Amino acid sequence: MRIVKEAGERKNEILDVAGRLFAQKGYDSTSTNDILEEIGIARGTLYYHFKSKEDILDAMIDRMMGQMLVQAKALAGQKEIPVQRRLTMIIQALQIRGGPGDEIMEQIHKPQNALMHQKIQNRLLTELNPLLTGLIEEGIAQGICQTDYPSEVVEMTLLYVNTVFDNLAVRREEERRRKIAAFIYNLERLLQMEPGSMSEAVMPLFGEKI
Amino acid sequence: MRIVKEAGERKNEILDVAGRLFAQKGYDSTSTNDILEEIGIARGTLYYHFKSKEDILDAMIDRMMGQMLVQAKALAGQKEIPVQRRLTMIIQALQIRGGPGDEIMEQIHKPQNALMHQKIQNRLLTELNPLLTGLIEEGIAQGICQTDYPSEVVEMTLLYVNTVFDNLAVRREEERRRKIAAFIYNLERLLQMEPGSMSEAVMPLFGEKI
DNA sequence: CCTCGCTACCGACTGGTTGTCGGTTATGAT
DNA sequence: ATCATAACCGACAACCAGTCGGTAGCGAGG
Repeated sequence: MRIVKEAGERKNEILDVAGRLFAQKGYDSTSTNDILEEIGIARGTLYYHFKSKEDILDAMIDRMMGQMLVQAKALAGQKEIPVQRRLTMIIQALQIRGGPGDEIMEQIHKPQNALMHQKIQNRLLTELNPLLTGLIEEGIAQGICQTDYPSEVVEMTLLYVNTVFDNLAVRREEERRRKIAAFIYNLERLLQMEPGSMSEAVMPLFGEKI
Repeated sequence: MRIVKEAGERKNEILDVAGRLFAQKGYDSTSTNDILEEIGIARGTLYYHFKSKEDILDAMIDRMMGQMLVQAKALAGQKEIPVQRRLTMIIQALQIRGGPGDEIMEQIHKPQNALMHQKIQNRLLTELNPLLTGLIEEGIAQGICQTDYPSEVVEMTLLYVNTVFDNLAVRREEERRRKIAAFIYNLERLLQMEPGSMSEAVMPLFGEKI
């Protein structure tokens, strides 16, 4: 009757289910009952592994960020690919996930999920920033771009991509095009690049998805 | 015993108290009981005037945004003041409020208040944007700055100010200076202004407050 | 001055929530 | 075989948002 698993395995099981439910229905409107009923465990078990519902959310985001960072680091290291392209690929990897955090991105921006969105955003801004800043510095060294404040440009860009482009699916085709063109235009200005030199690398971002 | 007030008056009373409590403890951890006990009304009364707790939040933000927009419009209209300065004054008015929404800004950025923060941010981005975009266009007409996408520059700027600078109080002095310098630097690049030409107008933002 | 209707108000109640706790069972080491 | 311990259980307490049938004050019209 009673199924016992090693703690790590059960934790992951909980995070899998919780992550999917949060993604489907939002964090607020997913009850702990929803989670434990779907897994088939008792309340006590859930709270044996996690100290609160928010703790589950945090652990889920931790796991997700870990996976993201591994991907991002792998991409960033491919020195044979041009900097611009690598940068784009990393941002792309953030949005169109293939892993367990996949549908999460779709739901994140409903008002229900404000907490989750904010937590993820903070983590992106702090943990992904150094990696991207490194890329920019590489670009500066190569004479591709120039700025005195690479980290802050990254901050601004991440923020923008993560809030404005998230809602992009909702918008009219015409407005989407404008936003994308504006983004490239502004990024080129922030990085003092040749007008048009970023387009090629960024455009694949908006090819089929979004 | 039973105190009866005109509906509008009671609504405002509720919004006053709710606003203060949301600001002090955050939206999530303020219960409807907290509100109605402090006012001294019954549950039914609260739900006679508002259809849900979130409805109270929305009404509060409505009222706040209304006041903000009035202020901002007044500032934006002062054609005798240089555009840069007006722009700065408006942003300043957003952060250091004198009205009832005063302490709200202080608490907004705790994770508890993610929902409130997001709602306010959306409203800022949609409702304040046209006003600021108008200012930028005025600056363009005057030859002070130049961009093909004034609205998107405003969007980027508002977003940045509203998330990065909110946490600024928490940071080390050294980092604050850097963030501010970077902000000016980036804004000048986005608007193609003479380096240093924005400093004078922006600096008052960070004089004593924040 | 009376009464009638409507607006504002009341508070008990419901259904659902998160988190706790004392007790129980499986597992693996001895 | 026994025993400590890690994993699990489920009843329970405390709380919370929202509902509803009923009530009191107020203003208008007789």
